[in-house]
Amino acid sequence: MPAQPASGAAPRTPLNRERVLQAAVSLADANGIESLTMRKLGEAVGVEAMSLYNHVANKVDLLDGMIDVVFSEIELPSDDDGWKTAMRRRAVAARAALSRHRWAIGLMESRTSPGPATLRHHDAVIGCLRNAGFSFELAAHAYAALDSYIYGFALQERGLPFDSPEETSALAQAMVAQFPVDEYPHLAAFTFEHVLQPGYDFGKEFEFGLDLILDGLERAFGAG
Amino acid sequence: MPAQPASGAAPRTPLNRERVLQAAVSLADANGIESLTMRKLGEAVGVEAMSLYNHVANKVDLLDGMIDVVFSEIELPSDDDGWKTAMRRRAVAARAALSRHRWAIGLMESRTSPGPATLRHHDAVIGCLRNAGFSFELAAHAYAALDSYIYGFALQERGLPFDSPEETSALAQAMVAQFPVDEYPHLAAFTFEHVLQPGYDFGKEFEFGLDLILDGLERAFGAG
DNA sequence: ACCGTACGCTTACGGTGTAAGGTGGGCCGC
DNA sequence: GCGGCCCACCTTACACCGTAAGCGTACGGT
Repeated sequence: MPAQPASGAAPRTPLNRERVLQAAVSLADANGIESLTMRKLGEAVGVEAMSLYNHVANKVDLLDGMIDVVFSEIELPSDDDGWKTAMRRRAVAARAALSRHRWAIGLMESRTSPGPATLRHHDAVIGCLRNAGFSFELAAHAYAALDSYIYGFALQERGLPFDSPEETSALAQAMVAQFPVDEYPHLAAFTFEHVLQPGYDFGKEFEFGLDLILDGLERAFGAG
Repeated sequence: MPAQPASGAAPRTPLNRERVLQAAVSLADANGIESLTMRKLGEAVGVEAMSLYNHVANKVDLLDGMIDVVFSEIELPSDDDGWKTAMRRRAVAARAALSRHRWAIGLMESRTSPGPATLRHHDAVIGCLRNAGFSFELAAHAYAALDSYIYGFALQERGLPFDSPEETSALAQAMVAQFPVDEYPHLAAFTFEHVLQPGYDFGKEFEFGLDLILDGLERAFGAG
């Protein structure tokens, strides 16, 4: 007695990889990656867990696909503006995507076997730098430096307990109250006199480091 | 019939948290974090899985403890040399530790509730910058930028399929042969003419970006 | 009309973290 | 000397995980 009782004729759109991936991304966004299981994902798309294997090879394939979805959301750099503003915009867009999908950065380990959107992204970035006149070597330096920074920042940002600066501040206060202040004097002073000060927002730090790297690259480009 | 048959009198050292953590680190180093299970860890220290719960609260507590072990291996920055060389040495040491324990960077998500070695580390870094004359704000900028870069680089490095540049190169060749070269021309050119060239080693990129950031910080410090 | 294939289902297995409760030896106060 | 407690260890059990294997049915092509 599967499907329909002869008369009804349901929508009959038979599910595909893309819908599975989108559902997985939504589920991970909402409940965290650790609670994304094949059974719950199946339930979300109205199917038993095992049926998902008609559209993904296994769970790591699913995760690979999800990462590719994230990359597909990052706007590609254009050659029209200079390399510097193109790289800056790409970095900001990448951080935004990784911040929308906090689970993504933790999945970068399975980054072996990149998807098409991921490859297209890398291709566009390298193309932008090369067209601007970067040597292969300097392009490699630049790409490694920028991506390391972006990924690392996303990693630290994800480590923050809560989303808004206010929540984080409240929780930082509770945390700092737990440990012996006199054992970590600099850390305590830093927390009280800077982090817990109104207006502090870790997210704001992103642009400082980004511009540090971009300016350094500009100098290296000019010198080379 | 537990323990000893009356006469023997075994060593009778009853296991403690530290031995559990050390064994967990060794196991993760050897076989990867995903194969570190409570049962295998128990077996490694000669105990049933459930007995481990006398020394760790649960698995995330175990993972927190393992991260603290990693931090404890990173030499603290000293105030004797200038801040720049101190920060440089710390960065190199941190990368080395994260590279020795490739599983660690993927655990930074559970970085809530830092252990004592982690706190001591943060305290020493902030202290070094403050003693050198950094304002709280610039110290925050500097710390965020450096740590983002270090963590992100470790993340990318861990993504590499194998350890030695030669192995990676061989595998990159196999990977690049799989995808349509004409769809990703810049990526293909970059791979063939730079990455697959003899002597290329992604690990070397670390120092370039690191010095970019340190030089930028020095300039910002001088200007402020 | 037929058949192959794609897509869904059910069942089952080994492995996971850990809650609950039992057992025995070492150490304390009497 | 000895009763009792505590604590490290054990066994058992449970819910949940990814997924192998196999089965039925609906649909598109010939």
